[in-house]
Amino acid sequence: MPDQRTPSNMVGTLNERAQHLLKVLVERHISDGQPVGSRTLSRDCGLELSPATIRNVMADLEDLGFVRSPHTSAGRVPTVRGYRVFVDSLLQIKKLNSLEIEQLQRAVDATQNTTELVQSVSTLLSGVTRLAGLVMLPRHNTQMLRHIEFLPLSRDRVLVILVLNEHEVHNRIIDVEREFSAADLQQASNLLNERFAGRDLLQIRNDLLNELQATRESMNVLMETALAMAGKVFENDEETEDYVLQGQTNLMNFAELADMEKLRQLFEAFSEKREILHLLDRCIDARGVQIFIGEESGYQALDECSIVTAPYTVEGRVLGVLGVIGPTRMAYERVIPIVDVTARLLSSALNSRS
Amino acid sequence: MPDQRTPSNMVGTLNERAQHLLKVLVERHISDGQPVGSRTLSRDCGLELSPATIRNVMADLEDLGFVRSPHTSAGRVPTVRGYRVFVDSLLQIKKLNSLEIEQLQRAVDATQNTTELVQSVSTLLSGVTRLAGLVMLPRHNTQMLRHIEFLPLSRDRVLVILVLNEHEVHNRIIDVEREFSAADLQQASNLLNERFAGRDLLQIRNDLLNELQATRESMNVLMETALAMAGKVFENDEETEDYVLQGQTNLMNFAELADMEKLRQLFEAFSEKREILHLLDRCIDARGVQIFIGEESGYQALDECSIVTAPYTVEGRVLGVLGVIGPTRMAYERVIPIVDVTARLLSSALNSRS
DNA sequence: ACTTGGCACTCTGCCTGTCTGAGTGCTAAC
DNA sequence: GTTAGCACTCAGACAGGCAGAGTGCCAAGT
Repeated sequence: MPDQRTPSNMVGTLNERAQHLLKVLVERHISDGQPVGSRTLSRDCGLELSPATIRNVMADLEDLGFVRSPHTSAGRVPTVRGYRVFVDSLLQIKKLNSLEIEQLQRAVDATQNTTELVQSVSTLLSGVTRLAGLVMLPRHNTQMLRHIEFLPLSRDRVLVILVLNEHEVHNRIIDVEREFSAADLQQASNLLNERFAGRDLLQIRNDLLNELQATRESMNVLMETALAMAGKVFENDEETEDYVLQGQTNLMNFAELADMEKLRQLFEAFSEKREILHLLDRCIDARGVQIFIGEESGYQALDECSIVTAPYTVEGRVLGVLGVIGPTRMAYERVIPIVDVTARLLSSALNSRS
Repeated sequence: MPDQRTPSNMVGTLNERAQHLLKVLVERHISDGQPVGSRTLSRDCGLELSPATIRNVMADLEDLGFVRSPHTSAGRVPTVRGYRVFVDSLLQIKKLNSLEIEQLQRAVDATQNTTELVQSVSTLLSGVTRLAGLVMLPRHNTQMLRHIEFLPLSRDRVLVILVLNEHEVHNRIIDVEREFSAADLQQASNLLNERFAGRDLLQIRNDLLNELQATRESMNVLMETALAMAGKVFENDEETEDYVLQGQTNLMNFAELADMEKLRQLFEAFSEKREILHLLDRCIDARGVQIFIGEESGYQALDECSIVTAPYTVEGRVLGVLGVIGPTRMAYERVIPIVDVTARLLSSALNSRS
């Protein structure tokens, strides 16, 4: 379980020097993908230590499960646990320079409606990180109803239009038992607007149940049909979650995903969506950046991958999650702030237009 | 250029026996992917011919460009031209048995709104053929306007709702110079419904230009603003074409696409969409099944692939194209009827609900 | 004139052995 | 606790050998 900044990862058992060496090893491995040997490390670690000494330390690190050798004589690579320690305790996050932020900002400003925005933020993430970018569509459950409107379609079908958050428009078609005149429908929508405009969908759904019972006694026919219709609108409103994924092809450049079977499983998971959505759901309650490394995600298809996510919000309410997927060996110190900033940008973009 | 059933592919230069051998060779290569040698062919061709004789014929076929050897001693594989002849003149299309058709039918019947339908037809194609399925979204230019409605959103913005073909609902937001009351908007939509409901969007767009001039003289203010608004609705209505692709991962099982770089280019073309859409556009005027083999498509990313497409229609008007993408070595005799039938099914599904 | 068997040739795939470079573990000395 | 030295191991690259599959061509058969 990714539990940030807790010492549960046993980093405490490592002395200063071992931590430093682990850090350099991970950085080195991230940057060139090769197993790191004692000589290289001795050269690059900045301390005056011979390869032999390094070897002793490495042996300890291996015993503790932070690194491992792919084979007898091949240097060490970090294990998932090694990455975990690195990410939680060792890594120094790079600040983005203002130029990069500006670039992100510009791309966000350029788009208008929400789906377009989500699309381009996803493309943005994938472009900047050279990994796969991922943005969950905003859950409209927590969005505010601005306006509701009914239009007659045919004898037994009515088109319902929901305007959410000023920009977002949703359509639904409901089946009704008897014919309604345009005037009937007009009245119904007036009633509902009066009562529900300005609240979020979740509230509305809850309130509806209460109101339906309350009015049953007052015997107001108009009111009752209006509420019944509203009931239909919101009843089968199971959050159909979805996400936009961009830049899958970036993942095809990584040696660790060169195995076609592995890659197929991964791509299948992407189009299957279910597993990925579950994973994203688990990130939605985290206050900030959340990271799953390798098998930590619990999904076989993501074994060789890491996911870095951050939730985005409107008026303090979490609407969704965005992030990137890449090989475990990714440049966390760059990716983490990018995901973080992007989530903030998307949040403020959504805020400013709601 | 794919020009079906013309003898331009020089099949005429081949005698009966050579044609038969080419046919068997292509079939054999399609089914197991290996280069076909003279001995195998002599065994499988059904004629009583020694391998030596076969070799002579194969040499001729190679001279004419229908087959080639990957290297000195490796049997022959069909060239693009060989496939072309095979597809145009040699192949016997398998009839689908009623069970398969029923299966397709059921899947189509199960879905409701258009996007869902397109989605599931694409999944269907990919599932049945084990290739990538492709369905272009219906062009709404040729769809019928059933109803138009305006709703005030804010002082200077109006939400426009277009109901097309009974089931399809589109939203658009337009900016207006001055505020309109709900009543104003109601009147405007009434006017426009009277005039335009029942026509297709392309007609409407044309008519609008004329009407705008005609009413300028009659000085009917209401009329003029209504038409002006309608103008705004339809002006920036550039057909944004799109398609739904399913089952890309199927393509990863084919040996001829095992080269990661090649595969990346292909997948990039899929998410880029532009090239694929151009290609589909070229298929839209064909009356029936259209096939591009290998480089015939003209796009480098599709070099190793073939595309089989068929247009689908509503009331005789072509709304879009669907098809499959797979390696050049695909089971044409099965794929062609599947694509053909699926297009018909989609057409009739769209017809029955419009 | 077409068909066939035979033969030499070629190429791939596979296995083997060898060698080198990189890296480790261990031990003994500092 | 640190270091140098040494024996050991392993992957990767390279060359040689061998079997299998297939071709092209030629000469003989029908």
